[in-house]
Amino acid sequence: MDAIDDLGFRRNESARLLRTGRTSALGFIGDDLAEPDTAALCRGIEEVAREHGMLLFTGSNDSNLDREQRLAESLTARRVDGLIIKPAPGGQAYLAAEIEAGTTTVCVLRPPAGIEADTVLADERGGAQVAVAHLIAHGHRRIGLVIGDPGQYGPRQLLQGYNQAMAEAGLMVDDAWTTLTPERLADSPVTAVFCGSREHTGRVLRVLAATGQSERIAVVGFGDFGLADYLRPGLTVVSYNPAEVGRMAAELLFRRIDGDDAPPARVAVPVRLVARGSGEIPATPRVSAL
Amino acid sequence: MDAIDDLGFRRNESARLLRTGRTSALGFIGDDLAEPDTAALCRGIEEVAREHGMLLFTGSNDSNLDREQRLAESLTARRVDGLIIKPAPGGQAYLAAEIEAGTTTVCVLRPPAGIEADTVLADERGGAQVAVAHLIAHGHRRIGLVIGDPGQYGPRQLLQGYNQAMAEAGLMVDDAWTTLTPERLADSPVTAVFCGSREHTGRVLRVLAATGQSERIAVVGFGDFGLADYLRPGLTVVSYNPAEVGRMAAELLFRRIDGDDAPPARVAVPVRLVARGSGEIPATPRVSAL
DNA sequence: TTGAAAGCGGTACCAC
DNA sequence: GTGGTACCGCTTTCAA
Repeated sequence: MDAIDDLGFRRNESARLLRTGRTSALGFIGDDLAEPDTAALCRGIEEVAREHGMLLFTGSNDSNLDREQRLAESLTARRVDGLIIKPAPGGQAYLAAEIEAGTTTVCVLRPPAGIEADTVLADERGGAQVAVAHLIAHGHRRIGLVIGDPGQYGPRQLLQGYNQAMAEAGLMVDDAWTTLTPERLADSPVTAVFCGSREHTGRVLRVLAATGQSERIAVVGFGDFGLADYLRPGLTVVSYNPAEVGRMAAELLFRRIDGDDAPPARVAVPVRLVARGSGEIPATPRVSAL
Repeated sequence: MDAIDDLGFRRNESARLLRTGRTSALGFIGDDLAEPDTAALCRGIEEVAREHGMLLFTGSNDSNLDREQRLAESLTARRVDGLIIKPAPGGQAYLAAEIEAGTTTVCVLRPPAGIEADTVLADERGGAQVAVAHLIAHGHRRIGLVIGDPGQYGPRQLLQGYNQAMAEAGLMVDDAWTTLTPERLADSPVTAVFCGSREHTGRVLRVLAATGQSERIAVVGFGDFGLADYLRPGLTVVSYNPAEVGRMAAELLFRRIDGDDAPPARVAVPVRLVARGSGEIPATPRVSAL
């Protein structure tokens, strides 16, 4: 020990790990680490990783499959003990080779395409269903849906949840309602809107404000905002806990590393509705008592 | 080549790097990766790291010095080529040994205590000064300051900027104004408030809304919000670009790695004011024309 | 060009 | 316990 700090010796962990055959490191690839949900998810992973004495590599794929693949290959080339990926659209066929080569992999928030892998998702379908049922309960019959490209996984789930809620209430659906955009909102007969992402919510809110309809058209958004309770009216949202997704994914990953070889699992983190006003605007405006 | 994919050979990058003496990896330690600014900062670092073909380890210290030290030691033990740290309060004496041992280190957003190191900061003092001057230009004389513990670096900078702006305008400052809290706002004679962090801004906005003073008391916040333009009134902020801080820190780091041995630098990323309404409320309410 | 051997900084196993 | 040796998977040097 005296010699150690006489010489200022520091064990080279990289060399040690090479010999022991592990790396004590995990890799996380999200689409954009600067995004709040991705960041929180990363934090969840980090927590579990720390509990297991592991460090975490992080990277962003910018929803670009090429970049994702390059990142994943860099990480597997370093022999990370596990990989958590939010798959970019387009298919993760390349991952088959990595998994085959021995890298335990868990996907988050979007199921991988073209391969089988453990996946932890947010219950988007359930969220949309709850949101739309909530609007129906407040008297709405013509409900708009502002989501992205319905060819993508997320929007498809949201649409399914929407359809389910409408069907359960015995309501007809007009195609124009489910392909609504913020720009066409003003000309639409809908009395309520469900927005499938923070970005869409923001755009819808701005349009409503600009046209003075904030108090007339009910809005529920998917994904929470920092000051959502301070808006007038307060923004009603359905949201999930991204850190929870990260924790679950990491825990699942460690179970696999420890030898669990059950067939690939797909679990969904529940979504909850937070009513703050915008989603409780009734369908038939009452005459104000004032 | 045929043999390579016959056998499914994949070069072990960790072994390669051990031999070549580098790790082609950077480490970033923030206080909480789930925080939007920290996440964006991380993204900036990641971008520059990728340009240099490096991977990025990330970790959160939760503003806890012990945790920071453990993380930093894990990273240096792996011989990361560089370290970027947002120092936790309390003093980075431990870092001296790491730097001595050869880990190039750059600090961000808060200067390290007890050691010399390159540091990239946001111009908080300049931001506070601009914000307060802006409020003064709109006729305010009694301006409140809601910041955190003035013993910390950030709040101290903000207070200095505040004092500078007030002094330049020849205004007196009441101690009660500079130690304002959201709770005491209602009983305070101030006609405008500058908030030193997103958290403080949120608390002040909620108090103003609850007491119906949102249209009466001018507010400028430090740090932007997603829907700040949608609030009523729109939230005026001063904000910096955290990704820019990350990029600058990483570029500085690489310059050091490449052998630049100028004395430790301290650079500040500029802050800009975004006027959206809340900061332009005049000191003497005009009688509405309507 | 091709092949053999030493070494990066450690760990693991062996006999003493 | 202590010392010696092989080895993790690769790069680098040097000889053939």
